[in-house]
Amino acid sequence: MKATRSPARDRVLNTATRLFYAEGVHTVGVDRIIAEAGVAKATFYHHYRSKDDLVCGYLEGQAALQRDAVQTLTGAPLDQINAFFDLLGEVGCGPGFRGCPFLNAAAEYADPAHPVRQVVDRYRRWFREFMAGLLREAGHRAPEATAGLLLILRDGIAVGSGIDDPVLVRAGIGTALRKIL
Amino acid sequence: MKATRSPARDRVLNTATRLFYAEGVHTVGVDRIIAEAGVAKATFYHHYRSKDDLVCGYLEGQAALQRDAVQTLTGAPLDQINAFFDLLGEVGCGPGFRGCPFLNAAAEYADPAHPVRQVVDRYRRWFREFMAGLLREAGHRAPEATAGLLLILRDGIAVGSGIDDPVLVRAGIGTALRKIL
DNA sequence: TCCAACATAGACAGACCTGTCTGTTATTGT
DNA sequence: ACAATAACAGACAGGTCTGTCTATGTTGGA
Repeated sequence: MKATRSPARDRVLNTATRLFYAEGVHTVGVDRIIAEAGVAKATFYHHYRSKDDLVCGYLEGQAALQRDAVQTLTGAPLDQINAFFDLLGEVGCGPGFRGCPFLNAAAEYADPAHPVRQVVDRYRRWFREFMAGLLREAGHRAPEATAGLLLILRDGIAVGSGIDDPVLVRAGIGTALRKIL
Repeated sequence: MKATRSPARDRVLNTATRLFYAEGVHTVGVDRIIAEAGVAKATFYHHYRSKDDLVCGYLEGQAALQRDAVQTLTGAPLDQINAFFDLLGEVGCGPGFRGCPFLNAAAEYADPAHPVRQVVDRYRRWFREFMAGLLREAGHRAPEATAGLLLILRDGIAVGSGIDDPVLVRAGIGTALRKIL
C-alpha cells in the first residue's frame, strides 16, 4: 500500500478499468484481473486493500480522465457546454461504449453509503458545479437549476447511447441542448 | 413450467421482484429468494428454467405494471405525457426508489444479445412508441424525434432520482418537459 | 554487501453460487 | 380409487468468489 505508482499496479488498474467497464464490476473477479494483468495475487493485495478498493480506484481514474478532458475545452462558457455534449455524443457512438461507468457502478452498489457510491456522488457533484459555474459565467438566469437539467440530459444520453442506437441519441443532443439553454 | 400461476410461483416472483430491485440482480442469490419466499428449491426450478429466466420474468412484470399504469391516464395526449412525468417524479421521491429496474438490469448484463437485455429493449421500444403515438395524436411536428428526447428525459429523471436528491430532480421536471414539448 | 521493498507462483480456507437429484407429502381431476 | 401435478425438505456436485498465506526470486539504494 506504499507505492502509488508501479508497473504492476498500473497493469492491474488498466486491466480492471477495461474489464469493469466492458463487463461490469460484479461479473469480473479478482482472479481474472490478476491473470490478464500478469500479476501475482499477493501483489494485487499489496497494492489494493480489497476488490472494492480497486473499484473505487477505477472510478477515481475515470473521474480524473473527465476532469482532464474538460480542461481542454476553450472558448465562451456556452461554447464549452456545447463542446462537452458534442464530445459525449461522439464518445457514445464509439466502439465499446457501454454507458457511464459511474451509473453502471451505482446500479451494482445499492447501498448509498458504500465507498463506491461516494466516489460516484463526488463525480456528480463536480459535474453539476462545473456546469453551474459555466452557466453563471455566461450570465444565465438560473445556473443551478439548469445545471440540474444538464445532468439529467447527460445521464439520459449516456444511458441511451449504451443501450439504444447511439446514432439516434446523438442526433437529438443538439436540439435538446438548445431547448434547455 | 406448466402452470403460469400458483401461490408458490407468485411468492417466488414477488420476492424476487422486491430483492432484485432493492439490492440488484447479481447480489441476490437463488437460495435467498427461495428462503424468503418459503419455497423449496425443486419448486423454484419447476417454475423457472434458470435464474436468468426469473430475471426476465421480473422485468416482464415491471413492464406489465407500467403498461397498466399508463392505461389509467386520460385526457388530451399532451396532458397524458405531463401526467406520466408527474407520476415519475412522484414515484422517484417515494421510499425505496432505486432507479429504473430496466436500466439497473441492463447495467448488470453487458451482452446486448442476452435475453434480459431483449426484455429491456422491448420495454424501451414500447415506451418510445407510446410517446410518439401521443405526440402524433397531438399533432406534434416531430413526434419520433421528440419521443427520443422524452426517453432521454425519462432515463435522466429515473437515474438522477435514484442517486441524487430526488426532490431536486423532481423540481426540474416541469421545466424540462415544457422546453422539450 | 546487505537489507528492504517489490514481485512471482500457487496452495488454501471458507463462503457462496447455480443447478440437480432423491424422496416424501398433499391436492386435485377423472 | 388412482394417476398426475405441485409442493415440500434438504443433500449434493462442481464451480467461483474474495482474501490469506507460504515460500521464493529480483532489484535498487545505503
